[in-house]
Amino acid sequence: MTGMERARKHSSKRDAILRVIQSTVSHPGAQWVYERLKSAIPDLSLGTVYRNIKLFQEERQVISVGVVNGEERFDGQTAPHPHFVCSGCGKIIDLPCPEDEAVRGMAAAVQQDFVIDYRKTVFYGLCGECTEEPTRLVP
Amino acid sequence: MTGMERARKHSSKRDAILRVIQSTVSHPGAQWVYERLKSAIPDLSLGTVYRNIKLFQEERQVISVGVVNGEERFDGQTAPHPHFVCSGCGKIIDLPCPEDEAVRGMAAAVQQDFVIDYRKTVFYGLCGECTEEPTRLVP
DNA sequence: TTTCCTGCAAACGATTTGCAGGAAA
DNA sequence: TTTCCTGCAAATCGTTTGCAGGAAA
Repeated sequence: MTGMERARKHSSKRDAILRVIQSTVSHPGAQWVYERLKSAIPDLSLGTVYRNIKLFQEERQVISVGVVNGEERFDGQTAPHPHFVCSGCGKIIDLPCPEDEAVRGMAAAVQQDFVIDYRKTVFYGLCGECTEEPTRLVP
Repeated sequence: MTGMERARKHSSKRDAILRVIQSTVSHPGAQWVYERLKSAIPDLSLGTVYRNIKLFQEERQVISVGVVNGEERFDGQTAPHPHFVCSGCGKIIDLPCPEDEAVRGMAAAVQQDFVIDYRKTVFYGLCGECTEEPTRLVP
């Protein structure tokens, strides 16, 4: 058994946080979500953002794309799909190509040995802008 | 141009650190490498481990598998291959299935839009031991 | 010599957490 | 009421960094 989950009460801040994450394609970190909301919710605290994101992850309403430059980045679209991370600017982009047969097949193979509940495919490289102008060292 | 790389001098500690990472399948973190070496190299410091791992990553002698429980984990086998991460115990396992056509095909597609220099496929779930005895909450 | 490497310890920065007051059930 | 939620600020903890001495070239 998984144990007794604590009852969940309604919270408008929680709703707002989830809404922000779900309504952007920027794959934000906690700080970004906080800054995005603090003008509308002046008494919001960063700790609350962290606490709620953790809840969303447990409920699989939000997934982690990974840690980029030391900061964990999230995605409100939880269906498995590949991501591209730009090593130059840290941008994260949803890849147009569907997470195909291939990876699903792989998942099937792996499931013979392990219980899988989540998978991730991430490509790293430079985005269009950073290819032209890599990381701008000297202004 | 990428700029002038600084000359690299020989260092027995650096060699030892790389050797440890390359000769284990545990996908260790910096701390593990440090503890593994400190009996043989009593004056080794954790900072040196971090500094050298960063060098190895730049030279692609070591890659990052990702952050598990807040700690970055590394792999001395740099050819792209999928990993399994156990959410129960944090163990990382190389998956037997070759990183197949599928993902390579996906990479090819992505390369039309981006410069890719690295890719990652990770499955999350519970390993055999943790399936039977999940995370042992109460001893 | 000059340049790189390292121990040490302080600094950093993202995330977590204890506490006390407030809101939801 | 009771339980959950949150602001606040302190605490954590993995990782980075400045400095001075030592090793490699």
